Amino acid sequence: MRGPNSNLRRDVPEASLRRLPIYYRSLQEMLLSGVAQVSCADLARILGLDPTQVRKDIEMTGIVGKPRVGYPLGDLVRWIENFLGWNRPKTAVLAGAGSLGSALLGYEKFRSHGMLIIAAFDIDPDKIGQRIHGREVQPLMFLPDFVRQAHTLVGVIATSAAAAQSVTDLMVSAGIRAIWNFAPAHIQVPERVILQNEDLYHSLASLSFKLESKMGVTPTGNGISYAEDN
Amino acid sequence: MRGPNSNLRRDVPEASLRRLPIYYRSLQEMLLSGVAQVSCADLARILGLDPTQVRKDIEMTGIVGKPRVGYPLGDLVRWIENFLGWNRPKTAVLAGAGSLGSALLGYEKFRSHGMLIIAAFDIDPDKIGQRIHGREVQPLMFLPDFVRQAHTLVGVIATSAAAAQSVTDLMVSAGIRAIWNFAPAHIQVPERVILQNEDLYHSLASLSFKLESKMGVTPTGNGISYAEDN
DNA sequence: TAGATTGTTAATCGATTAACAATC
DNA sequence: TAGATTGTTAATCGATTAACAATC
Repeated sequence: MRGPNSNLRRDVPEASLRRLPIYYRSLQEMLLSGVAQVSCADLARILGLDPTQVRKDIEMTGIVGKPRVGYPLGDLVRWIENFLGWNRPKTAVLAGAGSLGSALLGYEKFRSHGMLIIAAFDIDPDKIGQRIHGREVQPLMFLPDFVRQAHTLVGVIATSAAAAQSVTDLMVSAGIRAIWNFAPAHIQVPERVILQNEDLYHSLASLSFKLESKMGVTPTGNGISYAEDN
Repeated sequence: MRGPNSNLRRDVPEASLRRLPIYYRSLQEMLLSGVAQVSCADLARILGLDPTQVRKDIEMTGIVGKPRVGYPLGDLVRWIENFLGWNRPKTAVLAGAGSLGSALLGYEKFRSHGMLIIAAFDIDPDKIGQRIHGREVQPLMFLPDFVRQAHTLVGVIATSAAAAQSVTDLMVSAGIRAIWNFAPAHIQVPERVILQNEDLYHSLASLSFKLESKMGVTPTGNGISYAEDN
């Protein structure tokens, strides 16, 4: 599992990072069906993607394959896991125990992908003290001490948009080095902190625009062609 | 609100579509504080983005500004809304009334962004009949008829990964033209159908990789070396 | 050996960034 | 007028796609 890729960790395209989980999932399914070897061409065919792109992405992990054969399936799965860090558990704290936060606390699979949400925080007195999927919601003001004691590096934000920036600041000052932001807000973080936005309105914009383009709605907005309402 | 952009709707970079909501939100906040005019430079400064990029994105909407002045704030907000189609309501159906599905049903703001989830479906007998945020969960088998009757074009998938593809197929055969997929699965849709994936594991991969790169963890996985970055 | 697939290098494509003229 | 900002064109950058040699 050692490889010459320790310094290849730079220059990994965002797009490749986002595609690797797709391969990973598909490969895991194959594992169950007892396949031993897999080629990029196989994967591309199954997923309906470009074979060259699949190969480029997989090369990022540093695994070396055999021409004519491909990669041993189990090895490939482990190389991807290892490359993404999914085999090295990281603790995380959650701020915001609303419906989305609760849903996130219930995602058991995060654990097998190296992400352990070990505590939840909120400011709402009604929520504090509640147990959600085995974790008791604590007052937000306890977050910094908790983070420092647990050496937690990841903060998950599922608060309202209004609270997102101040919660971010609180996390960052407590030593959090990566923010996974689910609040619909553009938050600012220092250079040293990684920010991953999960903003539904970004995709809603994309979806909405593409649908209208495809359905032939003009953006003039004066006349709408479909019944429902306008 | 009319413009020469009716045929400019092609060739809009995905990245621009994802940034416009950021501007939109910031502009709406400005509206509340009574600002009348805004320039791209202003927006860029507030959001910490590149001014040229902001201008390029805003030009996509087709609005024309005044040199030295910028754009009338209210107009700009409306041009963005109109460009994204957020001022033209679209009905949607949801499949999967688990914790995530329920959270989505509770997002009131979708409505003001043109997205109306008017019905929810599930196969779980325990969920069917439940009311979630004012909508009664119906048996999944009722979905096709509902979609046809309501002329619904958007399907939201919040099922398990295992069910995602078959639910997609059901939706597509009923006439759905855009799928907003929250299930962690790579689903296939016909050419004519728009697919917007909201896969948490895509961002988890990116977050995880970047955090480890920054903290100096080698991907060999044998020893973890972070003492507080390198 | 023959041939499919890897690994790598080159070409293309598209988005971002920079430069600059037009304009209020 | 002077100067900031728009609108537009050009240059740069990076990712995707194509081509091809190496290899099992």
